[in-house]
Amino acid sequence: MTARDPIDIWRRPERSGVGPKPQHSRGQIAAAAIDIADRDGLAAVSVRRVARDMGTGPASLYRYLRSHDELIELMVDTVSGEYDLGPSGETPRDQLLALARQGRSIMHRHPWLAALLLTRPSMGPSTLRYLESALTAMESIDLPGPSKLQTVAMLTALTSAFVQNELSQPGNSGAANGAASDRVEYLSEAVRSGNYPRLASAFSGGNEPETPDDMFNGIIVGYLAGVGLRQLPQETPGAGEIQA
Amino acid sequence: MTARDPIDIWRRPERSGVGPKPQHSRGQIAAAAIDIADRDGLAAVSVRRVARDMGTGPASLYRYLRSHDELIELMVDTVSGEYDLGPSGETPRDQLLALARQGRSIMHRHPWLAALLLTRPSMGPSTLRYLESALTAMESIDLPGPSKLQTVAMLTALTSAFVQNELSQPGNSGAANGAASDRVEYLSEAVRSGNYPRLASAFSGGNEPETPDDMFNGIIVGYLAGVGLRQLPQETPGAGEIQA
DNA sequence: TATTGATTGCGAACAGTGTTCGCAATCAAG
DNA sequence: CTTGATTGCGAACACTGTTCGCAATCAATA
Repeated sequence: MTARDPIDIWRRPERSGVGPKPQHSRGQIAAAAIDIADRDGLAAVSVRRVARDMGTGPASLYRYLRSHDELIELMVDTVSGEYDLGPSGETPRDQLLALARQGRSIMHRHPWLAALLLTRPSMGPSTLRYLESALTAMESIDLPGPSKLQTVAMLTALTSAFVQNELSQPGNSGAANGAASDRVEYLSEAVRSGNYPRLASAFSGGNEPETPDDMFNGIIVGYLAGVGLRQLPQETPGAGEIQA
Repeated sequence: MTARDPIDIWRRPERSGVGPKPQHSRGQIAAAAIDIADRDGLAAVSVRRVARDMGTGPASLYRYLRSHDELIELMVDTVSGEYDLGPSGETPRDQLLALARQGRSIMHRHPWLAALLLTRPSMGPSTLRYLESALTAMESIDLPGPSKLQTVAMLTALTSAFVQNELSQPGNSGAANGAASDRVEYLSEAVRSGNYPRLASAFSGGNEPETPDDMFNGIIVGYLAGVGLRQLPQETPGAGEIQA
């Protein structure tokens, strides 16, 4: 479809000294796009719509961006700047957990974020700062560098996937739902058919369901424990207790 | 953009007895679409392209599908049928690990799959069979039903995210790469800038890198351990050893 | 056997998309 | 004050998903 998708936007200076003063800016464009996405869903973020909301024409935006893809990249990195970095706990585990919780709440604020984080690499300055912060939290951990990077990647993936699940649940009217009710309809048909007995019991088996917050904590803590991160830093893996 | 996205395709019969015999079928359409996606990337799967490859017009496909979204749904469920279900190990852990490994290899075969599984609910018959199979593997585990479901969901999310990472790595020429080289370029600039010291050391720190297969195993096993699944079924969490 | 009525095939058209082109307007440097 | 790079942006191109309308088909009914 589109020619190429360099995403080298972060290597280009926003402004280059000469010529007329720009009337817009990347930040302004990102803000407009984010506003649209928050309100009407990611699919509503077209070049034309963003331009219209800014009171200009579509072609103008291409002085600031090379492609629609870069617009999305800009959006992702901008909201990634909403992390409040800085120490937030004693142990590495607590710090990473706090980071993940912040991530979840950002993704709740911007329901389109989770899907994007899961499907594209995303390497803007804010993302790098976030990464650096997570690595700082793990500084005392004895793990090879690449493994730490993988751990962080999987942590944000887990967080995004969890939020994605939350958002597709019925009850969330967000920008593009209504499919949820269709799914439960088909699901209960399938369950009633008797072809999926364990599925059926898995659905009915739940009494006193955990709160989403508790489920999230449990998942993240469980994962971190699996990687070898217990309550105390440097502890030998396999000796601690799992505490959800 | 599009009107509504019911995805109630699985509740509609493919054929309804009366009228002229259809010249195509959902399966045929799915196969054509999958072929295109495997070859030229998911973005190349347009209604027109699928129709052309099948030797017909775009409007014809709408006798079998209600929307482009349903076409994607069909693709996902079709390749989800590539799982070889059935017992594949002794312990629940081993069975789930085997399932995850199969998933990874399917996603390697169809590089567009991972992103779709991460971003959409996807509830076709093949997906349900897969779910049922995973739940069967966990039958001996003492966990409430909803938690088991969450565990499976996170397992496939982790798998998909891992594969997604693999695919976006440089060296993968797949349908839509080339962005990879731009990213490493910007990344090494950032590292050289000195603003991200731990990031820098995390990248350089690696000697004797693990093979991707080992990393994958480690991640999945780690996660399952975190949920309470060690080598032996029913074992008390927190007492076993982590074995990558 | 003839007729009915639902279903299929599909060309044409509509509204919307990302993107490029070309030209006028602007501004800093020489 | 001229030069040359840069910005603003209307117009157009090649796409996209989707709908409409009508001819062709076939099973069940009269």
